Amino acid sequence: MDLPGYHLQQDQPLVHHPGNYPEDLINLEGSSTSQEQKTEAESRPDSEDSCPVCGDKVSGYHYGLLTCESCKGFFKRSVQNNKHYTCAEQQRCPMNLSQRKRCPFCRFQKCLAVGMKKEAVRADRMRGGRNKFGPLYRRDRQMKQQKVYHQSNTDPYRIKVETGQIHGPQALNDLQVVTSCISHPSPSEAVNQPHMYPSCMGQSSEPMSLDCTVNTDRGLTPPSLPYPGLYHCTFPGHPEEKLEVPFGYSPVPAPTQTPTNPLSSALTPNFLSQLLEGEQDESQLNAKVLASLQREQANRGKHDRLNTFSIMCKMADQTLFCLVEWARNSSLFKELKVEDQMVLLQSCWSELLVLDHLCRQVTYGKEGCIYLVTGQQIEVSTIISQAGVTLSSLVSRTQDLVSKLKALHLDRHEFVCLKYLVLFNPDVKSVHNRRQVEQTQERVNRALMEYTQRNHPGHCDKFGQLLLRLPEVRSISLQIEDYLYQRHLQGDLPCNSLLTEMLHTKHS
DNA sequence: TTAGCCTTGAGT
DNA sequence: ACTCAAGGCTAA
Repeated sequence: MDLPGYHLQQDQPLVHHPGNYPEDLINLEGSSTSQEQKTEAESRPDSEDSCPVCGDKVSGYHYGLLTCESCKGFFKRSVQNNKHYTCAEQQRCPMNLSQRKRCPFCRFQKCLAVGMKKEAVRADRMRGGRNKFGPLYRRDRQMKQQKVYHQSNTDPYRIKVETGQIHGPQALNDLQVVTSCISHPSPSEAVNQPHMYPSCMGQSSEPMSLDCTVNTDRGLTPPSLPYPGLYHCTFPGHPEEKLEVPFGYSPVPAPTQTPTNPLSSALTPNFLSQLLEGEQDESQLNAKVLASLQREQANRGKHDRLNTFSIMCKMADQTLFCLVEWARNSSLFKELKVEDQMVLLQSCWSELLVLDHLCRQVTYGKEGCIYLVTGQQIEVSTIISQAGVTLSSLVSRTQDLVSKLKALHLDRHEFVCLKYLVLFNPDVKSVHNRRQVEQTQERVNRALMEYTQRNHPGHCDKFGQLLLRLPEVRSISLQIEDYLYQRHLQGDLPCNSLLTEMLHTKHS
């Protein structure tokens, strides 16, 4: 079974086994049988009907958006009585049905983060009637209806995916599936759950395409990397293999790669295809990251398993590693002095991560789900209901951006151009050869403009619309850096990672 | 304090 | 007359 397909081709619901997961992120039982889970899953309201604050059943529009009755009441009381709560923890308490009462501070922050509006609470306490948000609710309803209509009419395959997979038992516990999927299966589990462990995963025979030699202590250290600071960290890989296949030079085309438009190929075909050449094949990336995480879990003791947040960090870390490799292998980037390469990467790494994530969602992500770099999916509502305030707002902002990019029909050519535009940023301080960076950026910019004009003549300003998304990418990436740095200071980030290295460089 | 249910009343 | 988001009430 090929990895990216293994999620999409399931006719049978996936069965998960209780994995190792932290109480603070996932508050779901792991001991129920698959039959019990099926019943729970079927009775569970889908993401459209769950409160964005706590995940409870939505009772209608309240103060700006669809929420449950209890969060409506809580928000009303808080605003009416001008409550000022304090958090006894780190202001990132999990927010779900069972824990929403624990921390009113975080609950109220979450209410605001998801978009509940204080101004919808009436100062005069007048009952009944309608307020100025009426049209907003109507628009929102229309949009939701259109979405349903569009999905059921244009994408029958999606229905199959949703009924067979997303709304199956997996929907009960997406994050748990992610963690348990990564946990090394016992032989009996592997036999009982063939869908969870595709034959291509977790096998040492799977060739890894990494330009690295193996460190004996559970990691890889790239031997010939030019930036000692940047590459000092280890990349988890095969413990006892020597891997010499470089990746990035001869990529296999991605399964959903857009066919080259003959119109565009007349214009800047060589340049754009040259840029596209360095793109990593998604299914290879999925397999590589998942296998690596499984190895990492397997190498750990039973009580030393990575928690969900650490797993996410590891995913980001490996993606980042691949992005750095991507840049290093790019012929345009190679033209720069090593010093300039370093400062550019140190400046834009988080933006590249965000762009990479966005492209993955636009290309593979299903409505309401986040497609991970491992090829696994998580329902957005699950994350929102279980994450703290900052993380929830980050997810929301990012999903909004995904929607905008989907509406623009961002394709791989345009995506790779955006990556180059972000990478070749002449405004980065301490760039030596600013002119060279500027010229490359202008060249990519021109290529993107010509490409969008050629391929989307009906879309009068796709080029401008794409560029207008970059400030939001930047803003999200800065928020992510801040968030990660805070968690790093609290000791939550796995150590010896490229991620922490990058965070340190920026904060030093 | 919470949260489920009730009452109200402008907009449709 | 009906709808549905406001605020109110009250048992737990």
